[in-house]
Amino acid sequence: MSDATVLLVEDEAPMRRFLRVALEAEGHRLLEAETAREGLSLAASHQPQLVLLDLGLPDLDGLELTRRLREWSSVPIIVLSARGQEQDKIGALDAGADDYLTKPFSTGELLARIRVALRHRAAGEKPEPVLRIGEWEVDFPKREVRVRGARVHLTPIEFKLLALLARHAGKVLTHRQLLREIWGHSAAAQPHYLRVYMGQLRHKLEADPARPRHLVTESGVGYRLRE
Amino acid sequence: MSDATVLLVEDEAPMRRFLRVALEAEGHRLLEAETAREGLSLAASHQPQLVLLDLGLPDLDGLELTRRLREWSSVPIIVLSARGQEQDKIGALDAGADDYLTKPFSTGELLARIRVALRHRAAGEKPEPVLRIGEWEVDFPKREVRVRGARVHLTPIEFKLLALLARHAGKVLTHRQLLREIWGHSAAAQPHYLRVYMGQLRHKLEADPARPRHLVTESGVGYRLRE
DNA sequence: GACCGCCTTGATGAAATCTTGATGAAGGGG
DNA sequence: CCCCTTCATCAAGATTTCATCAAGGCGGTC
Repeated sequence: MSDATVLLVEDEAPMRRFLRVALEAEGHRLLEAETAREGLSLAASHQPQLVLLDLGLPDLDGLELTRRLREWSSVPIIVLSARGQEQDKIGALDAGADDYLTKPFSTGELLARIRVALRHRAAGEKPEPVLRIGEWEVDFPKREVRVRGARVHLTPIEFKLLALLARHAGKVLTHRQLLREIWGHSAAAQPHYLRVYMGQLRHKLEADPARPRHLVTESGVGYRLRE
Repeated sequence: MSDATVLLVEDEAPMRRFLRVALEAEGHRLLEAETAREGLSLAASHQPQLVLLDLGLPDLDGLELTRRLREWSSVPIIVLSARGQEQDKIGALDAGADDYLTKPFSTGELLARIRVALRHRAAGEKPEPVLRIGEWEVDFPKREVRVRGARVHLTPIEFKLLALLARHAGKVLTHRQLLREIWGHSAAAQPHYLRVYMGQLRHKLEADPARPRHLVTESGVGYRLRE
């Protein structure tokens, strides 16, 4: 599912335990640090995909940790804090944090905001409303697909699948990612769905469905839209 | 300072006026839409750098607008809503929103969160981290390898092995380390696996597989990627 | 109530990938 | 110089993953 390494910088043991349970249930690996210095060194050595940072640390200020991290890393940072004043939030966000949650927060919201942060990591694609690949034309706002000028009808799932691949054109999307985006968290272990729909997409779009030029299989990994 | 075009989707005129003042004071240009459909079409035609979205719209659900937008755009979306329930937040964030503020919110916090969102966008435009070694190009985000410009197909294990060596380019990785990372703790005593896959990698990547220039054996220790 | 499009699910054969064993070369130490 | 360890290569099964076809179910519409 997520498969991310999360660095948790938090000095209070009960809070650490609580977060560990929640994060591991979501499928993340956890690194734990009790001090800012330890956190910095763990971030450097393990290159986590996300940092969860409590502001009230014994050695260094949390803001200072944020700034130091930002000097060499763009890893997403989510700040957890008991202080909810406007100035605290603005200070943390401007220091380089990506999000700020005030304790007490709900676990569900934290996990959702973590998903947002991890999503950013994968982003970086060009936002073209109309995408042209070979002889295909995908008009996303209108939800239309044309092949050599001829309109092709796609079902909702087919379009969603094509849109996902197109938005990350060139990149491999894993089965897990595709399944989660289209069918939701639950059905992340059903690659069979994908095979059926990829087959249908190829049949409708590819000139020779048996030897696809753009909707490419990456065996054991996922699928890719090749430009 | 910021100079961003912000699309504001909000049906209530007083709120629109309030936000317009705040945003223009910060230096942003503003596009305004009163309905979701209008918002969608403005987003497609003007390609704003940020979307501020009120959830309570007359025609389409705000969540639906988010999903539609996400099909073809990665523009940051900040949701403003009077509803502060956990499920509302999670739903919006998972639909593709990047942030969620509950009314009433402070102007300062909103502007700080906008700065965060715009920062993300800027960070997303940096070129892909492509590793170049001799005549090889390894694009990890795309999961693609080229030798003298020609695409080379790697199997999952081959790619993982190359990625490991590349992440520690120049350093020797022991058999034990490599085996543990790829096959897990159990099979840490099977250097034979490595020989087979190193052979395949050399065959696919090296000009003269028998005399490897980059995938070097460190006899008795492990392997190393030489730059 | 029958039709229709769409989604789900199962079965089957094909393809890609991984594992494993056999064989011989290279290199160092006694 | 011989022996032993480590390494490289090849190739045949074993296993996993993939493609395709088709039947059945579900929900909407006429």
